[in-house]
Amino acid sequence: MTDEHLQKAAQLLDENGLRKTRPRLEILCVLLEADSPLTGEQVFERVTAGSVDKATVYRTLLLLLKHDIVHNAYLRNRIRHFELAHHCKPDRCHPHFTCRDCGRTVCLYQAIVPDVQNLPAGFLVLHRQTRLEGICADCRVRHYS
Amino acid sequence: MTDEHLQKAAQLLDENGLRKTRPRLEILCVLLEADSPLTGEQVFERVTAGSVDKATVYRTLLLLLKHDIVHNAYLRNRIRHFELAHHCKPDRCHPHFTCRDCGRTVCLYQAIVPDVQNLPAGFLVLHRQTRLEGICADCRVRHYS
DNA sequence: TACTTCTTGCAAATCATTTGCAAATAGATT
DNA sequence: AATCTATTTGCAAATGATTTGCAAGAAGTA
Repeated sequence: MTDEHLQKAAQLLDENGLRKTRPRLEILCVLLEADSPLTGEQVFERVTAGSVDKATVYRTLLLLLKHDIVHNAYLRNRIRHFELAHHCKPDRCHPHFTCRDCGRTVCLYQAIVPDVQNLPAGFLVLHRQTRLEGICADCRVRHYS
Repeated sequence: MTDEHLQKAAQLLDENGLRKTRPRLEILCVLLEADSPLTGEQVFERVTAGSVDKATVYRTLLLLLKHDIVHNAYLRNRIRHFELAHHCKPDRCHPHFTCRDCGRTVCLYQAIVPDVQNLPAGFLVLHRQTRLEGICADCRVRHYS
C-alpha cells in the first residue's frame, strides 16, 4: 500500500462523494496493486491481516461497482471478479484471457478488439467485454520443453 | 417437447456414448426449445412438472458441458447460464446481448465478430465469447413512445 | 465538541450449486 | 424375456460465495 496508491484511492472516493474510511482505502489499494481481476475472497485475503470484515469487503465492492469505480470481469462462473475500471473506456472493456492450463487470467490492455458487425437493427451497445480462453505463452513454452 | 426435439436429443446422447435416460432427454429438449441461455433453476422449472430432481438437472448440465454438448454463457454473475453449443464453432461463440432495461438476453447468431488484434506473442486462443450490454430494440422503441 | 448520518463488524441467512448414499434403471448378456 | 452390472437418479444434507439485520463505531458537518 504505497502512498501513491493511497492518494489515488482517496481521490477516487472524493470524486464520487464517498466517505474516506479505512476499509475503503485499503480495498482500493488492493485493487490498485492487482494486475488481474480479483474475487471478493482474494480482496479479503490481501487486505491487511483480517483488518476488514468480509461482509465489508463485499459491501464496498458493490458500492464501488455502483459508482463505476470498479467493474466485473466475467471469468469462471459463480465467482465474481472485480477490477478497477480506470483502464477501460466506459463502453469497452479490455479482453480477458484465461489459460486453460495454469488457470491464470491476464488482462490484455494492448489488444485491439474491432466492433461487432451486423447487429440487429435498433440495438444500442453500451458496454462490451471479450472473454478469451486458451493457452498462455508461459504454458506453451512449458509444454514444448 | 416435440418429436423432432426428442429425436435430436437422443441423437446427441448417442453420438457421445451417453445413456438415453428420461431426465437427460427432457433436459435436452428444454435446451432445444430455449432461445436464450438458461440457468439450472430455469431448466428445472421447465422440465415437466417436478419430474426431474434439481440435483439431477445440475449433474446433467455438467455432464453435457463436459461433452461440449452445451456450454456456458457468461452473463450475470453468480449464476451459470447454459445453452446448446450447436450454434457455435468450438472456438468462437456468438455474442450475447443483455438489455439493461428489460434484463433479457438475446443470442446474436447473425452478428459478425472480427478477431482480436495485437495479442501478446505466444498466446493461443481456443475459445472466444463476446458479451454485449445495452438497450434492446424493443426497449428503445418503448422509451420513445 | 456535539450531532446526525453513514459504515462497520459480527453472526445468521440466503441462494445457487454440489455431494453422499441407497434405490432405481439402461443397456448388455444370457 | 429375465438377469446382471455399472450408471444414474432422487432425496437430504453439505458447501461456498455472497448478502442481510442490527447494534456499536466513525466521518463529516454544525
